[in-house]
Parts: sequence; C-alpha cells; structure tokens
Amino acid sequence: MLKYQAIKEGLKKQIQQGVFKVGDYLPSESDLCTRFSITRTTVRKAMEELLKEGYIEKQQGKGSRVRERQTSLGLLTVKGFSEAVGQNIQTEFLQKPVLSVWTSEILFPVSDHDKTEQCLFFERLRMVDNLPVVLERNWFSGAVLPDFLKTQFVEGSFFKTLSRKYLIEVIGSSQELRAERAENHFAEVMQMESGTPVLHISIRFVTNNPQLTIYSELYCNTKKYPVGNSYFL
Amino acid sequence: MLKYQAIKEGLKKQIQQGVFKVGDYLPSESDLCTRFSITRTTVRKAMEELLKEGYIEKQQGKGSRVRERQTSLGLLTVKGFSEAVGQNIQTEFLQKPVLSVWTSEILFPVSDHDKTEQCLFFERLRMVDNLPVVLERNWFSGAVLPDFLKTQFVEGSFFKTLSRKYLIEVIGSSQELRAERAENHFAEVMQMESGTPVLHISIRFVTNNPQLTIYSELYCNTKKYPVGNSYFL
DNA sequence: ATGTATAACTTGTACGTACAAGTTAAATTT
DNA sequence: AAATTTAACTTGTACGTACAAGTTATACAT
Repeated sequence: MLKYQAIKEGLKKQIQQGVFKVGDYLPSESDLCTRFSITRTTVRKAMEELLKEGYIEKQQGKGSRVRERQTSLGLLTVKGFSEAVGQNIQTEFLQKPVLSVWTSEILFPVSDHDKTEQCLFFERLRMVDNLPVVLERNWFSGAVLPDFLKTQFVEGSFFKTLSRKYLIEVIGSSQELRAERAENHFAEVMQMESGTPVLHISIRFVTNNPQLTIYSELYCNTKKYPVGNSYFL
Repeated sequence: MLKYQAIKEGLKKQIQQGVFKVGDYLPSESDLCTRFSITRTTVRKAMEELLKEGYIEKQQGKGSRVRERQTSLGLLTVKGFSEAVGQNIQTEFLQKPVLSVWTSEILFPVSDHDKTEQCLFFERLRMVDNLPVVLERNWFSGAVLPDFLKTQFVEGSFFKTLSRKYLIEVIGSSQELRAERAENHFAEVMQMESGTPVLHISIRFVTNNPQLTIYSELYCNTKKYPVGNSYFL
C-alpha cells in the first residue's frame, strides 16, 4: 500500500473511532513525520486527501482540526436544520429499525444482491417548531450490520452510527427529485391537506462497504422550509 | 501573486478563451516547468487545482486533458438531459435576452448593488421529445456584460458565453427547492393541468466577477423526468 | 506479417531542504 | 500592570532530485 494512503487511512480510522473527536487537532505535520519516519510531502498529501473528503479543516499557523462531516441528506439539507440553530428542532421515530421487506416504494432499482438479503427499515419524522417538515423512510441490507436492531444510535444519527460502530462511510450518493401530490397517509402524518404538493427525494447512498447500499425516500413539506444546498469553489 | 496561482490562472484563461479546447491535452508538466522556469512541484500544485475545479482530467502516462465543465443547473441536472443522449432534446427561447426589471419572482434576495443596475432577462423552455420539462427564467445585471443583448450564445449555452466572451466563471451557487402547484400561466406553457405539482428550483449563481450574480427560477415537470444529481468521492 | 522488446514520453510517489506566513504563549520592555 | 517583542510552534510555498508506473510509437526479432 502507498505510504500516503496508509497514513490517510490510519488517521481516518482514528477519527471514525473517536480517538480524535470533532474539534480536536490532529498531530502536527512534523509530528507525524517523525512518528512514522516519512517526509512532510507524504504527510501533506495524506492530509490534503482528508481535507478533500471533508474529515478535517486546516488553518495556517494553527493546525488541522477534525470537522463535523455532513452527509445527512446527501448534498441537500433542509433549510432550518443546520443553519437555524435557534429553532426548535425535533426528530421522532415513527418506526424504530425493524426487519422488513424490499418494497416498490424504493424508486432506485434495488440491487439483485440486496434483494437476497434481509431488509431493515426505519422511519423518522423531522419537525421544526412542532411542524412536520420531512418524513424520512430508509431501507438497507442488514447483512453487514450485526446486532443493528439492538444498537442505540450514536448521537441520534444513523450515519454516525455506521461510522463509529461499523467503520462504514458514505462515499457517494445519487438523488432524484420529484414534485408530487401528498397521498392521504402522508398528508395525515405531515399535517398537510391531501393533494398538496410535496417534494419527494429519492436517494441511494453508496458506502465504502460494497455490500451496504442505503435507500431513502424523503417527503418534504417545503411550504415554510424549502430544501436548500450550496457549494463554493 | 503566488507562482502556482499564476500558472493556474494562465492555463484557465487559455482554456476559457479556447486556446485549449475540450479534449485537448495541456502541455506536459515538464514542458511547463522549462517554459516558465519553475519546478514540477509548483506545476503539479497548479494542475491539482485545475483538476479540483473541474477544468481538466488527468491520466497517468498520457497527460492532462481539458474537460467539459458542467455547471448547467448547479448541482442538479435533469435526468435525460446529459445522460439520455439518444433522446430528442430541444431548447426554445420564450424570451431572448432583453432589458427588464428586478421582480419579486426572484426568491433569493437581490443584492442592493444589483438593484441599482439595469436588469437583463431571458427565458427558455427545455423539452424532451417535444414535452416541456423545464421552464427556466434568468435575471442578472448587465453592468459588466457590454453588448450582451447583441451577442449570440456560444454553442447555445449561457455559461459558455460568459466564459468565452467575458472570462466569467461560476464559482458557486445556492439553491432552494420547493414543491408548488402550477399556476395557470405556467401550467399552460408547460402543458400541464393547472394545480399539478411542479418542482420549483431557485438558484443564485455566484461568479468570479463580484458584480455579476445570476438569479434563476426553474420550474420542472418531474412527472416523466425527475431532476437528479449524484456525487462520488 | 506478426508479435515482442525497447525507448521515450507521460503522470504518480517519495525523498530532502529552505524559507514565508500565520498563531500563540512566554519573555521582555515600557 | 500593560504593551511590545521575541521565540517556538503551526501550515503554505517552492526549490531540487530520484525513481515508479502507465502509455505509445518505433525498432527489432521471430
């Protein structure tokens, strides 16, 4: 294995396992040089990659600090979730993780391999000021997640749980967006009039474990809180 | 100015002006080294940035080639536009660029500076198989775009025109997504039943020219063609 | 004619050095 | 005590060298 990749993976694993927590500074570049008997060129290459992948942020003169890595809704975030900190945000489980079946509600094609495995499912309702904003339904194979049904979510986050307890990271995602009429069942849960437009987001999360793909269907009431994203650079 | 930035900007400008066209190979790293009397470290840093910003792609053993840079809908693309090449895709101007006024239809706040400048506007309808899929309405200040109203679009693309003729690049964007009922006017243009859900995408494009921000409002019929995007790494 | 080695290119990794530039805390001066 | 300088850290830029690894056309051998 290449040296810079070894360093990078080593640091990444320590970040995932919580050896370095969010906000912590990693050892300085020269520290790592002496510790692993390599040159700064190599260390910097590793750090550059961690930066690109969103694990750290750098500041000249200070150091490299572990960053909160946001992969919550893929590239999309609901306005008011991360930004509006002052808001009263709640997440309620409508269905805790259970054994379920692969359903046609999943709009991305479920891989043949996944179909042969058991299907786990959970469903959450995200609310801002007690107003339901996003209904989130998730399916995934439980094959590579031993004891998942007995596991408590790390800090209430599914992805943090995957990272911390199973060393699984999201490395990509595909999304499809549709504007639809709210069906009766959803309208009720979302406290919307039946037939009101809802933003339907289908996501397929790809992870660093080829056996784990996560399929999510999100239904958003965008009346008060539009779904937003931005990128720069 | 830093050396690697100078090299990077120089190459970028040549790509924008068409000195290096899409598919062309840039001079090799050692070529650039001798030509500008710098070391490969510096050249590689410049190339790395061009890679990150999407201007080039690299292949070990072959070289660095100019890439088609897609910033069409920000991060979102309509499924069937880029992928489904075999499809019958058309773009029709409903309104060629004209002098207009800043309107409240723009959902992102228009900057105070922009408000004092003249407002240019154009409107296009994107169709797949003669079915209207996206109605695109664009506003921007004409202050830094001399003779824009007399200018032909480069390859039918607004952004290519900005790049080629004005050396202006999109460096970021913010988006907000909403599911709405189609108003009468839109429903008619889009050949939809009035009240049908439409996906409304508001975009603010930020460019490398601080005086130019582009405001776009897109209205998408997602019934047959959902809006999609994906990212990896 | 056809397959094979070679040579000349390309980018990728890794070594080592030096100094610039930003940050911070301790030492020094006022 | 307070302001200022200094020193010791951090990351950033740039120098130069060497070889690995992938690509391709040409020369060579079969």
